[in-house]
Amino acid sequence: MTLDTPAAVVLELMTMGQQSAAHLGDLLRAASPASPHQELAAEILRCCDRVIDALRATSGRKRKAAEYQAEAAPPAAGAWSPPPPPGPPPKRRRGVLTNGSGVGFRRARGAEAVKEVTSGTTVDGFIWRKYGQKDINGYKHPRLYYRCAHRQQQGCNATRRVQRTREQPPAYEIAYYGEHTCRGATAAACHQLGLGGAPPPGVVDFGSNSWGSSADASASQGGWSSSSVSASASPSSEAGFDFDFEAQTHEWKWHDTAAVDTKLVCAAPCYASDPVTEFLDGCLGWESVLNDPLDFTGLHHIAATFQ
DNA sequence: TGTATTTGACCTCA
DNA sequence: TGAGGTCAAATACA
Repeated sequence: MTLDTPAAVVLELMTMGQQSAAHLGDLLRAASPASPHQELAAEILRCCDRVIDALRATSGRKRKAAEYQAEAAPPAAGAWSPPPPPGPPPKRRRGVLTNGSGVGFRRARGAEAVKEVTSGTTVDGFIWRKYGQKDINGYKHPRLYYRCAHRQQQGCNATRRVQRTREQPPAYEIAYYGEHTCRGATAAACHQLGLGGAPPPGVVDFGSNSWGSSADASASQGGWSSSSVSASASPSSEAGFDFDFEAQTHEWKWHDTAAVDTKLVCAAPCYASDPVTEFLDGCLGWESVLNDPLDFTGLHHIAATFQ
């Protein structure tokens, strides 16, 4: 396996971690045969095993269309390129849209909207389904169009428009159209107001700010600020897990964005100044994982294995 | 195989 | 007429 994908990099690092954990177990055994810390090392080893298994299981997945498109991009000047494979037939539309024809609802441009600006996240407690994306003049990032996921079952007509600003740290202009008439509206509203008594998100704390420094480095590539880098397993529906890095606290926070209950994925003591920690410190080259911080496909699969 | 997402095409409005 | 908004076929994934 090559290291040209994030999953491959994670697999490589987890293998290193597995070896390191085994080594740690040996050290602990040698230092103190009856040490309860051995169980901790064994637990780390088990976690690594599960992650590696999960990653290997994902290696046979189909590739995204975007990856095919990337490959189909014109090669560098002078480079030979094979004849293009037969592409898919051009897309065609079945019906013709007219306003008020019943085919679809089209809101008037500049219609009444509740606008809100959030920093670093677009999560608002509702479950949204993405139905469109558009490049907008004057904006570096495309505008995303969402409608309530309960539109079909409950006829909820709420929609929202998400536009990432050019600000650093990243902020999102979110315009809401229509009101939620679905049953989840009340609970979500409470969630928004912090009234639901939701527990704090689980924390993935690697005890090192190497994530942060790497996020900084990668931010320039992907346009993300170091203050908050987020990748969702289901970024459009937002009914999944967010994996957020908070530069202020140097923590990666992994939380279920759809359900109120959150689960602790993994937590480890950090910044301890004992030989074990010193051993662990520097064993894992996590920096390279963040060469592409926005593609955590493999990591999210790993998360699923811990549920 | 069903469901969600992506993305090019098409429609409306300013 | 172009920009913005939406549709729906193609595609990805569980």
